[in-house]
Amino acid sequence: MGKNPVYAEVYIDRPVKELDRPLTYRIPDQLQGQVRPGMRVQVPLGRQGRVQAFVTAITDQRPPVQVRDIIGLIDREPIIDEELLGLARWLADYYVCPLVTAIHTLVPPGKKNSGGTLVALTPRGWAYLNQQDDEEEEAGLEMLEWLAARGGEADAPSLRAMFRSQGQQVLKKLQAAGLVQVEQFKMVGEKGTGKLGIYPAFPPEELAVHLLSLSPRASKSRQALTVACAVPGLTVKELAARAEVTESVIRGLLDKGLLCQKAISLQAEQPERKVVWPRLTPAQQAAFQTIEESIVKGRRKKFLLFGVTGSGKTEIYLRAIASCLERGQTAICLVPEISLTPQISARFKERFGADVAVFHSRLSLRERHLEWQRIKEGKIKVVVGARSAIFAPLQKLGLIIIDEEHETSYKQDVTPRYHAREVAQERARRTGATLVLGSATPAVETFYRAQQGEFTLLTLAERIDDRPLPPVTVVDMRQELAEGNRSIFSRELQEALRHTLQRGEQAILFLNRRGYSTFVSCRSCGYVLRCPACDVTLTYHSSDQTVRCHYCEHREPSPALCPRCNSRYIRYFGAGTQRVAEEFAREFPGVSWQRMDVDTTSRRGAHETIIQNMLEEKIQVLIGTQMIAKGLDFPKVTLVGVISADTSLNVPDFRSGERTFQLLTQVGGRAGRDVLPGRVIIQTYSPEHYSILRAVEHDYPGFYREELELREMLGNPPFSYLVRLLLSGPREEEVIRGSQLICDWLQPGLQADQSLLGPAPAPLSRLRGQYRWHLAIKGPELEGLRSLGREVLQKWSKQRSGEVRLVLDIEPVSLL
DNA sequence: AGCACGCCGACT
DNA sequence: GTCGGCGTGCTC
Ligand SMILES: [Zn+2]
Ligand SMILES: [Zn+2]
Repeated sequence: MGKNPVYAEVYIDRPVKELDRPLTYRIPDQLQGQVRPGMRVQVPLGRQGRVQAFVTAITDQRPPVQVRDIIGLIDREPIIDEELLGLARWLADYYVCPLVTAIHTLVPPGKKNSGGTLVALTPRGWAYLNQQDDEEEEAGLEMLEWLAARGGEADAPSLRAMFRSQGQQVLKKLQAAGLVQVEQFKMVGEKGTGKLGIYPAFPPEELAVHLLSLSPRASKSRQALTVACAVPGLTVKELAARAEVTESVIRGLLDKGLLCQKAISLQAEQPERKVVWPRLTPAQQAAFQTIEESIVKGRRKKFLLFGVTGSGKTEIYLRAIASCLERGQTAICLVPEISLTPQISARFKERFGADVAVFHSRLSLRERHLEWQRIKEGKIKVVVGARSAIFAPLQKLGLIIIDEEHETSYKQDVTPRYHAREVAQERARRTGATLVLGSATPAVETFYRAQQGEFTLLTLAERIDDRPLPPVTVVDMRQELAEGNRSIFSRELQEALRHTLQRGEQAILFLNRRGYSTFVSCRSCGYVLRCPACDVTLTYHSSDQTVRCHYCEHREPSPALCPRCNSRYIRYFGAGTQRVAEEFAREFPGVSWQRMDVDTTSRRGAHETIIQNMLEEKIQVLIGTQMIAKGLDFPKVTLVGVISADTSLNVPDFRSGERTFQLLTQVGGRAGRDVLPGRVIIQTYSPEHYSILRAVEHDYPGFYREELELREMLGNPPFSYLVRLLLSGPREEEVIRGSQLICDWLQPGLQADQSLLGPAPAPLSRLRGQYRWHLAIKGPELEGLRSLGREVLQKWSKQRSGEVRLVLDIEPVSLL
C-alpha cells in the first residue's frame, strides 16, 4: 500500500462559521486510493458519531493534532470536479459564505448522486412537520426533520449513511403515509433495458417535408418531431419533457405514422443534421469574426456585444457556439428565466440537437438530474439555462455567453448572493473560455468597464435588414387629465390602437403591475388595506374578488364594508393589468385580447398557449407585465403602449432610472420587429425624466452619459463598491438595536475613503412578519469592504443575536 | 450546527 | 437530595 497521501482534508457539511475550515482525517487502509477531492464522506466529529463532509484535498501532511479515521464514502465518484471546487472556493470568498454553502450552490439537490434513489419530502411531509403534533413515532420524525434540514431531499447513499439499516423500514412507513416520495433514477448508460424508444419513421433529411405536411397550427407536433429527429431513441416521457410538449402530442404523431416505437438501441449518435444557418449581416459577421478569433486563438477575451433590439444577437451566439463545438470545446449560454421560452429552446435544439441541454424551471427533479448527469459524462456540449446554469459541469469550456446581461435575475437573492455575470468572468478566467455579454441596454457598470477597456465593445447599431427602430412618442398624462380625459388610455393611444386594429395588426399594452388596483381605500375615513405581515398595501384582484399581498402569500376576501368605519364606500385606486384589460374590453368591445402575467401563466403550458395564440393571431392585443417585455418576437405587433412608465421610476433605489430606461427600451423593442413598421407610445406623469427622454430617442449612449454623471456625483457604482448588511427579525426594537450595534462596530474601522450609510429601515420595512433594517458600506475597492463585512459577521455570530438575522449582500442589485 | 459539560432553581 | 434549565466551548 502506497505510503504517502494518507490524509484527507474535509469540510464538515454544516454552514457555520466555526466549521468553515478544513479538518484532517486519516484515510483508513481499506479506502486508500479511493478518496478523491469532491467526494462526500462520513467522519466522526467531536462527540457526534458520524457526519457528512466534503473532501477538498488529499495530503500526506499530518496535522499537529490527534487525527481520526474517515468512516466511509458516500459517493463512488466526486460529485464536483476540481475546476468547480476551485470556483466554489472563489465563490465562498467573494460572496463571504461558508465553503459548504458554495458547494451546495454549485451542486444543487437532485444532482448530488450518480443514479439510484432520491428521497424527497412531499408537500404533505412539509405540512406535517409544520403542524408538529407528535403522532409519528420518534424515528420517522427524526428522518423527516433530517430531510427538512437539507432542503427536503436527500439521496439514498446519504440516507443510508445516516440511518443505517433501520432506515429502510422507517422510509417505507413514511412513504406509505405519503410524507415522503422516493424517486428512482436510472444510471445513465443503462438506458434501453427492454424499454421502447421513439424514432422518426423517415430518414432525417425528410424532416422538413414532414414538418410542412403538418397543419400550420400543429406547432407542438412540429416541435416534437424536430426533437425526435435530433435526439432519437428517447422514451415517450423523455421526449415529451425535452420537446416541451405533452405525451398526447407524441401519441398523435405515432398514430399518424410519423414516429415509430422500437426497442432502444445504443446506436451511434444521430446522423448529420441539415440545418439552415441564416446569412449574417455585415455587422453581425464582423462581430462574429472577432469573437471567433478569440475562441480559435484561445485568447480568452471578454466582449460586450451591444446590439439594439432586433439586431440579431442570438444568431451571433449560435454561430459562436458552433465554432466552439467545432474545436471540440463546450459552451454555456445564460438566458434570463423569463425569456427561457420554448421558442428559444427550439432554436438551440434545432441547431445543436442532442448536444444541447436546456435547463428551465419547469423541469422535474428527475429530468434535471438526467441532464446534469449527461453533462458530466460529456454527452452534452451546450448548456442553455438561467442563472445556475453557469455552474454546469462541462469539461473543456470554451465559451460563456450571457444574454441580456443587465437582467437583475442573474443575481441570486439568497445566500450566497452571487451574480452570474461575476461568476462567469471568474470561470472564464480560470478555464480560458471566451466571455460574451450581450444586451441592448447594458448595465451601467458593464458599459463602464467596457469603456475602461476591460471588455471589448462590439456594436450592432442597426436592426437586421435595415428595419427601423420604432418611433416613440411620449404622452403627458397630467395634460391628459387636465383636458378632461380620465381614462387610463390617452387619446393618442386610443387612436393608435384603433388604427392598428383596423389594419389587422397586433398591439401590446404594457404595465409593470399585476392585479386590478394598487391599493384599496375607504372613501369615508381614508383607511387603506395593508398586509398584516408586510409593510405594503394590498392589491385587489378582480378575478376572485380578493385582496392580496404581492410580497407574501397573504390573501383575503375583499371587504364589502370598511373594516374601520363600516362605510360601504370602498374604492380601488391605481391600475394593474387586470384593470387595463377591463378598460380595454370596455373601450374596444369585440377585440380579442389576453392578459399575460404571473396570475395567468401559473398553470403549466399557459405561457406557451398565450404565445402561440399571439403567433397564430387568435388574439389581437396582449396585455401584460415584465413578462411580455423581454425577448418575445411577434412579427405582427406594430404598436406597443406603455400604460405608465412611472412604476419603476418611483422605486427608491439609485438604479431606478437605469431600470426604467432598460424596461422601456426592451418593451419598445417588441414593436415592428418584422417587415411591418411599428411605433411605441409611452404614457407618463414625468415626461421630462431623462430615462424616458433617452428611451424615446433610442439613445443608450446618451442615457449612459447622463446616468454616469449622476452616479459620479453621488459616488455610486461604478465609482464605488457597495456592501449591504441587512438585518431582519420579528421585533423591531431588536432589529434596530442590532443595526445600531453593527454601526458602532463599523464606525471606528472605516478608512477615510470608505463611508457608512444608515442604519435605516429598509424601503420594504417589513416582510413576512420580519422587520428589516439595513446599513451599507461604500468604498473604492471591494476587498476592504468585504473584510469589514466578514468581521461584522464574525462578531455577530459570537453574540446572542436573539431572533435577528444578519445577511451580507456583496454588490447588491437592489436596496429594497 | 450538534452535543456534552456544568452550574443554579423548584420538584418528588 | 435530584431533574432540568440553557450558557459555553469544542469539533481533525
Ligand atoms: Zn372607513
Ligand atoms: Zn405580505
